[in-house]
Amino acid sequence: MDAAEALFALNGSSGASLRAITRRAKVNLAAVHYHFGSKDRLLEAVLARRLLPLNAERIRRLETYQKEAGRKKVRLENIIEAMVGPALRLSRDENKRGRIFMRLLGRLVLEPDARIQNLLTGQFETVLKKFMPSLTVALPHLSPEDFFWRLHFLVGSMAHTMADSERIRLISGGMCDPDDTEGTVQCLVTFLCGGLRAK
Amino acid sequence: MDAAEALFALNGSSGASLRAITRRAKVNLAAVHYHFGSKDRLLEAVLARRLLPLNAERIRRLETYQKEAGRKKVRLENIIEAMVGPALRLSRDENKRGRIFMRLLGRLVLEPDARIQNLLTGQFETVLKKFMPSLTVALPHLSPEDFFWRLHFLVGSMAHTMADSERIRLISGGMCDPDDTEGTVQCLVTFLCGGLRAK
DNA sequence: AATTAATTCAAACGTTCGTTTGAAACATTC
DNA sequence: GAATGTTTCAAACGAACGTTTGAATTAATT
Repeated sequence: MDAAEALFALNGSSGASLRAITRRAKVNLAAVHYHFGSKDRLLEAVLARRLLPLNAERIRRLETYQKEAGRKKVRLENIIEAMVGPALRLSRDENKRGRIFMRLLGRLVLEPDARIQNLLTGQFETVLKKFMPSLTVALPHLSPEDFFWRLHFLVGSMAHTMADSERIRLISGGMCDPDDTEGTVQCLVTFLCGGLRAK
Repeated sequence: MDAAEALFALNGSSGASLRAITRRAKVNLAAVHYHFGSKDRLLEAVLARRLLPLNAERIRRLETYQKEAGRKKVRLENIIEAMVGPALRLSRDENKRGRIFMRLLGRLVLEPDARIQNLLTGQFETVLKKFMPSLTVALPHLSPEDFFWRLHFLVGSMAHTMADSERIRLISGGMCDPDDTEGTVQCLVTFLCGGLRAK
C-alpha cells in the first residue's frame, strides 16, 4: 500500500501501473489481485487508510474546542484550525508519507470515476455536518450562499497547500519554507479567517 | 485539439488515449503524429492555445486599472479582479470549452512531467512579475514571506473554483450557482481580499 | 494536364497494460 | 507428520497503448 500510494500520487491512478507498484513493493504482480481484488480496490484501500483517521482527528479536535468554549461561541480561528490543522500536519509528517498522500488526494479531486467521487464527497460531508453549527454561529454575517462559496474557496486553498509543497519554495525564491508546518498552519488560518470574515 | 482538450481534462494526460481522441475528433489515428509529432506535443499545443491569450488578458486588465489609478495606488480589489476575473470568465464561457480547459489545468498542476511544470511555472511567473509591484504597494503590512504564502493560498482558491464547478452545487445543496459567473467573481474577490488583508 | 507537395488512411510494429491461472511454497490444524 | 488452508510465484492471456510505415488521396503549383 505504501508503494501504491507513492506511485498513484506521482503518476495518477491511470499512470501508475501495477507492475511498477509491485516492483517497488518487492512483491509478486498477482499479489494485488489476491489481496485487494483489482487495481481500483487497491486505490480505495489506500485512500481509506488515511482518510478515516484524518477526519476522525478533525472532529475530535473540534469537539475539544467546543468543550473549551462551553456555552460561548467557538472562536473562528479554532474551528478553522480543527479543519485544516490535522490535514496539514499529516501532509507534512516526518516520514514523507503524508505529503505523498495529500498529493494523491489533490489528484483524485478531479478524477471523474464515480466510486472515487462518492468516497471523497461522502467523507467531506461527514466532516462538514459536524462543523456546520459552529461555523454558522461564528459567521453570522454570511448568507447561506456566500457561506458555501467561502467554504469552497477554503477547500481550494487548503488542498493546494497540502498537495503541492514545493512550488511555494520556487515561486517565493526560497523565502517560504513549507517544512515549517506550524508556521504554515498559522499563516493559512490567518488568511482563511480573514477571507471568511470579509464583508 | 478540442477533442484532446476534452479527453485530457476528463481522464488526465495518461488516461486519455490517442485512439479515443482521434475517434472523437473523427480523424485518423496517425494525424496526431503528422501534425504535432507526439502525444506530449499535442498536450503542449492544447495548453498554449488558451494559456497565452489568458495571461495576456490578465496583464492588459491590470494595466487598465493602473492607468485609471494614475499616481495613486491601485485598489486591491481591482488587482485581484485582473488576476482571477479573466481566468474565471474563461472557465465559465458560453460553450463549455473554457470549463473543460480549466479542469485540465487543475490536473496538470500536480503532474510530475518536467516539460509541463516548466511551461506552467514559466507562464505564472510572467504574470506574477507584472503584478508584483502593484500588489506589494497594496499590501504593505505583509512580510515577503507572508506575501508569497498568501499568493499561494490565492492560487489554490482560484484553481479549485475554476477546475471544479459542479462540486459547489452539490455541497451547497443547489444553493450556489457556479454558472453565475460575475457573482462568483465578486464573491471570490471579496474572500481573497479579506484573506490578503488579514493581520 | 502533368508534376509536385501536403495530407489522410488502414495496417502493422513492438510494448505495456490489468487480469487470470495453476502449480509451488509456506503456515496452520488435527 | 499428514492434511488442510493460505499466500506467493512465474507464466501467460487478450486487449489497448504510442508510434511508424507506405500507399492512397487530395491540394497546389507549373
